[in-house]
Amino acid sequence: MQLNESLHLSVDCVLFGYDDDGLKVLLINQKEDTYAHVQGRPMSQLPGDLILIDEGLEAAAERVLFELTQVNGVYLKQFHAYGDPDRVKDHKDRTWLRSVRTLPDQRVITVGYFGLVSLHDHSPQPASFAGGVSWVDVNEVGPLAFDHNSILNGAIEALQTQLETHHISFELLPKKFTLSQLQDLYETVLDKKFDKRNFRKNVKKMSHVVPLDEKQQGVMHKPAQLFSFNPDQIENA
Amino acid sequence: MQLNESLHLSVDCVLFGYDDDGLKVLLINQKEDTYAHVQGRPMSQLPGDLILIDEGLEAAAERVLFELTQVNGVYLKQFHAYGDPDRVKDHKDRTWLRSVRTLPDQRVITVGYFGLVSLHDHSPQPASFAGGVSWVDVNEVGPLAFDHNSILNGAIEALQTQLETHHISFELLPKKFTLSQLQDLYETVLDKKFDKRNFRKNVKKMSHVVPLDEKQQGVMHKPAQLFSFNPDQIENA
DNA sequence: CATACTAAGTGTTGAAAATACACTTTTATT
DNA sequence: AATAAAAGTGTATTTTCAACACTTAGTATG
Repeated sequence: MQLNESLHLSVDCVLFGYDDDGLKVLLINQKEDTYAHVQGRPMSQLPGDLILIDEGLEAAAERVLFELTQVNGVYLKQFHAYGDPDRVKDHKDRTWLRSVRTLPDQRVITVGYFGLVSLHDHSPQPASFAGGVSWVDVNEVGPLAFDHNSILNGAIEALQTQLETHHISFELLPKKFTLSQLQDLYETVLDKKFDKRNFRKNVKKMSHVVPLDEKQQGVMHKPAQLFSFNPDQIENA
Repeated sequence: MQLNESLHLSVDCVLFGYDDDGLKVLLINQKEDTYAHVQGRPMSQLPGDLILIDEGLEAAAERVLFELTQVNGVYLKQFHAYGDPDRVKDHKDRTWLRSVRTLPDQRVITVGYFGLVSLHDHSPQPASFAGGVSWVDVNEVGPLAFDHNSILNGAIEALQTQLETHHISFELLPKKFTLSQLQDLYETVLDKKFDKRNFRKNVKKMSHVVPLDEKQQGVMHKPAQLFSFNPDQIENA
């Protein structure tokens, strides 16, 4: 009976970024000289890394994100652990692994975290030490390395249920936002349409969404009332 | 920068058993000669084990459960990974670890699974190679080893949301059951009361709960109609 | 065999929440 | 002054949720 003498554990981060243009994921392109040439083009993957020996899981996720985006204080939530013994054994992934890992054949279990950032105010321009780094629309993500497509799907589901049950929308919006933006966010993430008047009725019941004495500027139509979130009113129960 | 040269990974199982007497968890009592004598009494813990080198996470959880309960085909669901670097470093746990592990100081990350069994039809009498094994009412669980109390709490929360969103109650009930039993299950797990008539109205809408041509027997009151679950109708979406 | 005990079983009403639906307003542009 | 574009607003209907109390079928007892 062989125990886990040599397992590796990593975290993979699904960083969602939102702006008026849609919901994006941060992906890394494997470097040209390392990617699977079989495919004829570089594979993309989720940002992830092996955890350090004395590092907590969430701390590892924070570190990975900071190293990639230089952004701190991102909302982060664990959603699932992926431990299929063959999850890093696929042929397409071996080339890349051999080029970056000292022990490329090692089994790797990974814990998935999803993170949320607003691309309105600041767009975290990722440190690209790992090759290209880019924001890709969630609906236009191609095949990813390893089992990262299913990790991404898991993250999307987790985000959806989280958005419906907890007040996390402010993580994806600018500090000041319009109700149309809020509605758009819900429609994009949950992939369904809402009635404008009913949506606004519901928002009025949310004590943590507060109107500001300020209106939208520079738009060539009726300027919208701006709102913000009152942090005191956000119970993350 | 030190990587995870020597991490251990385990699964811990929170096996819930239900009967008319309440909701129970399967706990293991550490053997007399290994427990923390400081406390003056043996500690209990959740059944868990290091995963094997080529074993999937869910397979590991199944194996642990089978070894302990001889029960196969248990409903199992992953709910959270616990990776605090100090989660097995507490003084009270060291004595026990030193007595059972070859590398007692190793950091252990664990993935939590919860499982469901009905204690009505059969009561899985656990193989007790690990010392005493017992079903403990969830409301009467004392201090457990490691961070197992928080793992247990995590499992209870996961079970609650799962019961509200998915049709899993049949995992905890006998094949034939009364509506009172079903209601009791919901009340026990969710820890709140339901109105009998409203509850039955809702059940009538569930197409997977079907009445049988059979009544309760040997009770000294009006015998209840028996129901069962129609597996075809259970969408685990 | 009548009575008592016990849990099963059953409907209605009012309140609240969810849905469907269309026109007016404010600003910038030409 | 006219137009374009999205903001903003109310009501009626349907559906869901919540509260509430008596009758029924069987077993046990005298």
